Amino acid sequence: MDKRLPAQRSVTITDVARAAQVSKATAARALGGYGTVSAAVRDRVLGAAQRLDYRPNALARTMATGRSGTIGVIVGDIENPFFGLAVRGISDRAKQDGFDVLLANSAEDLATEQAAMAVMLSKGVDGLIVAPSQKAERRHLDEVLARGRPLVLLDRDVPGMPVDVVEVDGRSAARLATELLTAAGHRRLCYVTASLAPESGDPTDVVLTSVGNRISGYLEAAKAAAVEPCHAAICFGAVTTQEAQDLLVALLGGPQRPSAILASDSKIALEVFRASKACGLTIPDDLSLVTFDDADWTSAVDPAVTVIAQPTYALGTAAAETLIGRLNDADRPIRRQQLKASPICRASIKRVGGLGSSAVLEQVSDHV
Amino acid sequence: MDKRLPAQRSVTITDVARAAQVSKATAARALGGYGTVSAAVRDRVLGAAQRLDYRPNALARTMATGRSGTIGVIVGDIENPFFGLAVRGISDRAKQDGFDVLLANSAEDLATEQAAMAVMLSKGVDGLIVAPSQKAERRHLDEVLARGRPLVLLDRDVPGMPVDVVEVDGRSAARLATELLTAAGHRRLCYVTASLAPESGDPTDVVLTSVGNRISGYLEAAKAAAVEPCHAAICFGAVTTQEAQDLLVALLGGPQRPSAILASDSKIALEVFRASKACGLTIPDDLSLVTFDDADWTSAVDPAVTVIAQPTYALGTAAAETLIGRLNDADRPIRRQQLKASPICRASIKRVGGLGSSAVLEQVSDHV
DNA sequence: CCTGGTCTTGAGACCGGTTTCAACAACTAT
DNA sequence: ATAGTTGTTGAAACCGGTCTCAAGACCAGG
Repeated sequence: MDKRLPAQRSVTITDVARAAQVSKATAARALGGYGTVSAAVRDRVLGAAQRLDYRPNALARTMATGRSGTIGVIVGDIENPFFGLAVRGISDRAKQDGFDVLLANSAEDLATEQAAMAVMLSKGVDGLIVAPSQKAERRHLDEVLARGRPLVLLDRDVPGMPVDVVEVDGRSAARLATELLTAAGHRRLCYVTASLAPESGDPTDVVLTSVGNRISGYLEAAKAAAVEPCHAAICFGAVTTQEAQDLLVALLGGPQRPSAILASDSKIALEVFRASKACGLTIPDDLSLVTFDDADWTSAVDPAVTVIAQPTYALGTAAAETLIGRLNDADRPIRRQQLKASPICRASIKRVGGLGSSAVLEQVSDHV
Repeated sequence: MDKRLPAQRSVTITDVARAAQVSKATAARALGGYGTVSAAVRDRVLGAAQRLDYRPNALARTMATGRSGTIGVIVGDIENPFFGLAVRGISDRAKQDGFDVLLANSAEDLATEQAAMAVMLSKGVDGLIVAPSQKAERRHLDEVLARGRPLVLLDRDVPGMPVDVVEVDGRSAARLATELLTAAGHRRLCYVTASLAPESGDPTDVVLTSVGNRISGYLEAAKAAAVEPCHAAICFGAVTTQEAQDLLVALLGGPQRPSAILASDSKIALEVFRASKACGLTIPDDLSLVTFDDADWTSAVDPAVTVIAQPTYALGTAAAETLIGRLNDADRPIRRQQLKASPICRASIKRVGGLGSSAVLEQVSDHV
């Protein structure tokens, strides 16, 4: 015996048609608001629908029309407030145009991302917004396009893909962040990221373009400020909380410890906070800190953290808007949007050394 | 001219059948692994499917079978790490049984919740996991049941509803938290929540049972510790960050300021941190703090915050498991699961007054 | 009164799967 | 040789909508 609840047959358009004594086609026209229906018949159909509490079956509609009114979204980590906020931006904007959102988590894993994508395609999403887990593998993304579904890349680019991209100008953002530090006199810096060290040896060649861009900006600014290359360090591999912690404790406990850290995201900044406490260091007296993302806690802690705020919510709305635009016009030219990040100076950077040029500081404040 | 990309017809089972020179029915049997198919034919069909890169259309399957392999999840705020983690628990558990997850945000708004629910039903979810935005209105929830779709309530109950519930034992949790405070000698407490003050006047009658339970536990424990009723205050309405801030500044700046605060969630605890800084108060010297939810920042800040950790991820997995169980057996008895929260003592509580009974502390440490 | 156009409506195909049912083949038991 | 299984297959209905096409009603113009 099957113990499953028999999903009772709900009211269909055929039921409504019968109740209103018209054909299925006419009922569909009246309810769908297309074609022509006489006022009398329309009222009869609408009345019957109301009376029977008719709810159209979205699946059947999708099967017939090929459009589902659903946008698929795949991000690396829903728990991450960055993506949380971006997803809300997407949802809010999508809702404006009557789209629903189907959300999946790739856990920053390629196979999971591919599987999620397959599921979404098979569920008939009209288009996809994806924050790809890495830039190298693009076959599954190409396939989305091949199936005629538009795709928008969120926060991370896949070089060479002919698709719309909505990202943050991470290079300028990192340059800005670095200048904040060098202008305060710091000459021993370290950029800390969860990304793994690229095999190619080129630090900007990490799997995420967002991180790569930031590293570019960081190195550029360090060079421009004549920071010795060996003192513009990069610390890769702070993947899990524990790994980040171990890594940071080693870094901060070591003999060559940096005087300032650039955290690639707010999760890492939090670990910097934790690690500096563990090492008996005080921020900003012993260690200066800047991070990307204006996470809620950064302004509440002591000292409040100087951050490069990313337009996260706007990133989401822009991505949704771009996708919807392309849904309505497949021929529009491809757009690569780079939103600007903005620094929020708080109290986690300390001026060190004797004479820091204030030129850069002015330049920064100009920018704000 | 329609500028929309013509979603190219993908490979259907009919194409595969034709390529393998069998009927649609046989192809379906071979691909679906049901019925009987001769080995030779099966190989031919599978080969053709492989060659054509056939992907079954989940929508069509759902239409035919009535089951979608999808679980709908509606929470109040995806951005909130609490729900973020719970959703991951749900996703992970659901994936184990081959279910996908459709996620929606109610923004703690009833109308949005109802709309999301309608969308999900019309998209054919097999069942729903919902954190209802309030306990009073249950018509839309009843309707889910009436449509034969199982429903599991997450974190929040709707009294009187005949459904499975997975929640935290908030009453004991709050009792524990309060005891931590009273045992340290605190006699002027304040519970701060985002919920609005109930119209009935009964403080436990807030719209969220989760909060109501906590308040019950708080009042119980305060009474048991002989805290004067007027000093077991409750501060409602810290809805937005700004409102929370204003409210807390008024509370902490006032003449009757409490010596200890119980924050209803980690967002509020963060505002307590911020507000105490604004008021020039030091935690824990001037103000003790306990909060629910072991948010990541609580252990990194200074002082680290004593929290009542909720089994958030487990809440998610339990909810998914419960739903899947009921999907397989509609007749199983209704279960109301109450997971236990556990205190994590850190450094945000200071012992005050002369003689705090240590009996309760022992009791607490027994519990840990 | 006949012709042509517009309005309104119903029959039926279609989307892409699943599933029932009957037909037929091969094989076993009588 | 005949009846009864069992195994394999295809035709067609079905899920619940949309949409094309043709037919009938009705009207105005010639």
